[in-house]
Amino acid sequence: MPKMEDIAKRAGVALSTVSHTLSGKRPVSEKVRQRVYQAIKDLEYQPNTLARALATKRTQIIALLYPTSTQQLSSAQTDFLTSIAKAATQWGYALLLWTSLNEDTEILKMTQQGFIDGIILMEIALDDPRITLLKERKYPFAMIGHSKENEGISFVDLDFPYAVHTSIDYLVKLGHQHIALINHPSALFEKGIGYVVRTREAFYKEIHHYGLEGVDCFCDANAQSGYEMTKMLLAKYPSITAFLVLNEWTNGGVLRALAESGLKVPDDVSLVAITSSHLAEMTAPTLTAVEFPFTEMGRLGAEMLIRRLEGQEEKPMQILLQPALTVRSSTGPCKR
Amino acid sequence: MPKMEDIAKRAGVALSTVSHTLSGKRPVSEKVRQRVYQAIKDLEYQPNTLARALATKRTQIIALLYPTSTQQLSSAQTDFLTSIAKAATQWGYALLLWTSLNEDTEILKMTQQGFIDGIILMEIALDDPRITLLKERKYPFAMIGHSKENEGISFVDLDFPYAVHTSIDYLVKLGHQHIALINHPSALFEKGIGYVVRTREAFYKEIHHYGLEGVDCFCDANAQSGYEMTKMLLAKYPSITAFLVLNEWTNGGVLRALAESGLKVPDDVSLVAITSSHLAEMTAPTLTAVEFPFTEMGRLGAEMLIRRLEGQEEKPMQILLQPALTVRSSTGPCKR
DNA sequence: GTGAAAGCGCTAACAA
DNA sequence: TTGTTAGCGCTTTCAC
Repeated sequence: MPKMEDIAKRAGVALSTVSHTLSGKRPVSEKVRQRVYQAIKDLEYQPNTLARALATKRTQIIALLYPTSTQQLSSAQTDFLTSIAKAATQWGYALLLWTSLNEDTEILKMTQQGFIDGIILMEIALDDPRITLLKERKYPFAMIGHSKENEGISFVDLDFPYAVHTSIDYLVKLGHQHIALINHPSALFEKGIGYVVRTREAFYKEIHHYGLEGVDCFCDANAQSGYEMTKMLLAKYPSITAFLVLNEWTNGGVLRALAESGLKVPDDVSLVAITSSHLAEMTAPTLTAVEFPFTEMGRLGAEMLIRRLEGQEEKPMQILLQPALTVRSSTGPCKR
Repeated sequence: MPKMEDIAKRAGVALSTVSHTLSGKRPVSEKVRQRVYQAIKDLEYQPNTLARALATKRTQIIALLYPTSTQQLSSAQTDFLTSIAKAATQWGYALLLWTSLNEDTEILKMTQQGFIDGIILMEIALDDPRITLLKERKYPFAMIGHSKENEGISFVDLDFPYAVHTSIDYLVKLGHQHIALINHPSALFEKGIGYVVRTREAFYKEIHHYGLEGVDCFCDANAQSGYEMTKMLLAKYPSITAFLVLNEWTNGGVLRALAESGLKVPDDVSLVAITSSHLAEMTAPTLTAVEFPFTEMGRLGAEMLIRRLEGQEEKPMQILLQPALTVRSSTGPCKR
């Protein structure tokens, strides 16, 4: 494989001239430029990114710290992935996927090995040790999600409390008085993952605000758990007339449990989900849902980080997106 | 950030000794080893992967060439991603996600930039130009999927013809005589993506073999398209009693169209899907499905490549997985 | 068992 | 506008 030296020889110039022709970091005469590019073409030269990275200390690679806690990747996280990767590519960066069991320690290695210019964090806990670690080392990062204390950190997140508010408000207007929240697995709650905790808090806040009755439960990310939890809830609280489902992988199970219990959706029970439109339209009935712009979030997360890396952005950006409620066929007036 | 030289000084040894202590590539006395490790600890030294990579020409990074053709990543591809990333991590490799619009040319750059040890290809076409390119350069790669000509290439794939056979066979035994195949978008068929073409061929082969009637259609990856295609099929071929759905994002739409047409599943119409269990259990009724071990495939793909890179594997491995049919609630005897 | 020194392929400061 | 050269931080050959 040809190297810069080969180009220099063939073009009859110095090594550094080739380098500068390529980078444009200093003026090069038209003649020389031509000869250099000709040589590059002739030899099918490709600069060695590795060597460049060693010299510049920039790899043009960003990493996504990828949650392993979640057994099943939700469709949301998939959309993040795709859009982050695309945004990165557009900015000339590549995306490294990093899965690690004990992220807290591994994250340090990662930052020090010189391979990664910056990090995108997901599944942020209210007290996230990774944030402290990264801040201490002054390592560039951005978050999808946010913690309790976000001073000086760029993040984009969904405004879960707002989503809950919108949903409950809508259900209340339909006349519902007894609402159940189906949340993510308890493990995530115990880890203090932001959206799990915030959604739960917001739920009870709304319940109290409207003077309603409310229950919540945690639920594993599969249809079976959704089914079981719903059956359990219905047995224990027969007066429930509406469900708010945060954990999208349970949707199917919840609907099945309702059907088996002889409850028609939306005639007897209403259901609002927080999910992607794809999943909302997969079920029958289709689900009234708060639809978060996952794609936009991923893109924003990536761009925040990259802007920062490129020195374009000094002050941190903090964005909370407030998605609208899309009414489909799973909600209706409370008839009980 | 400390470098090897600092360790050497602190431990009172030569630079090369530190290197060899770390790599174990030549004997080091116990005393020296101790001193070196102590110094490493004291200084919190982390070897610079970049520098090592430049010297060894190995980065311990593999890349996944990530399909951009597909608008929506299917849950299958998500599972691939997760399991590939995990397997890579376990073997000490990191996974780079590579999205590119014109893969054919970009792929070359990638291989020559020295950043990537090997590539995993997905969404393989029967005549895939990337294969030729990679082979010419003798660049290490493995495939999830397979093309027409796979001589000397490692791959893991689902045995789609087998899956189709199993499904049709089952439907035939239930008495179904008129079956429709809902395939992926036509764009993928035109690109000659293996599973799209093979599934279609296998479908008609089985249809003829059993002397049935069959129709197929292509369908975009969303519920709405599934809905429309199903309506169209029902209008045109009222005698259809069973559907085989390859494109999993359409499931919901297909079911909705059936329900709206007054057809009960499985009493009036049966449905077999090729999908993950998560999606199969999301709908009501739950779907009888051929369930591919996506996770296993991803892992196998990664391991094939890494084994090759580590020099453990000389001859290519070629694996076709034959998944079983899981019967759920969407299939029943044909009553018409 | 250990050390010295020559790369790996590029960037960028310094000189001209 | 161009050339020379000293790094970037590690691996590895060669000599002791």
